[in-house]
Amino acid sequence: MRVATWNVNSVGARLPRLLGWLQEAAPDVVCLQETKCAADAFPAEQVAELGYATAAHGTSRWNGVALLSRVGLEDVRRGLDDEPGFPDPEARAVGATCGGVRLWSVYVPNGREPGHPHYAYKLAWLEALRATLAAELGPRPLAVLGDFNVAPTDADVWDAAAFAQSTHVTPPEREALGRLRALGLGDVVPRPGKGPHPFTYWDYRAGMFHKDLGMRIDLVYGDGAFTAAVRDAYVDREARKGKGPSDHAPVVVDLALDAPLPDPAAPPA
DNA sequence: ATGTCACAAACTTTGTGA
Repeated sequence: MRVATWNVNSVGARLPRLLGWLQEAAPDVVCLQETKCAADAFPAEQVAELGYATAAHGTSRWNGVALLSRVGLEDVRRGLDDEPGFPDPEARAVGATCGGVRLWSVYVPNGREPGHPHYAYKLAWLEALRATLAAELGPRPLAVLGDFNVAPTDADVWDAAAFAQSTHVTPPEREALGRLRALGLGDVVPRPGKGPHPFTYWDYRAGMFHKDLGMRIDLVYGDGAFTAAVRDAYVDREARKGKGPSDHAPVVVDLALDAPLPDPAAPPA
């Protein structure tokens, strides 16, 4: 099974590229963020022509998430348990069971700057995510994928010194990711598309993509059953190129859910 | 150059958010 996550920065503006990418990459499930699209305005018919069912959660202007699946889409949930708002809850999380795997597509609040009310909202939102996922852990493999707006380590930004006094790298944000890992979730780090860094986001401005001055903020956190099934993970840097791209690249994960897990105690064949 | 986008309101430009 192939699972992907992509912040498309408006599904309306990106629809031709999204449809082309679905055909080219052929994922079984895609987690989308920043769809900027009301649920009833989502281009579900167009993706259905490619075989995907849609679970969308959104409003017209900001935020918005969706799950597209061609391997089933069951037990859909929109929003988190006790989800905080700014001031009202926003469309930042949708979960569903696809092909026997419990998946969440999330768009974590940006935070704007440390000390800003939006930063406190970001931390509260991450705690609500933790609590929601904790209650769902169980026999099914589970993963949460999306734009976390947090770089897990200094190696996940082009220049750690450039981020002094900035969000995305502060200890409280990273500790919030640590509390997700403390649930037993592992960070599925993708292969880079080019160069040494598996960056997933590059600012539109100042030729940042061309200079590979990016960040790894689009993350895949999976439980033990999910991470044990991972056979490959990569950043699709090609999707960031050319005319009219999103500022994020997709992260693609290949799973072998049906294959027997390697037995570490087995002697070499 | 705080350099690019996308969206929507109230217009052909500006505010907001990233």
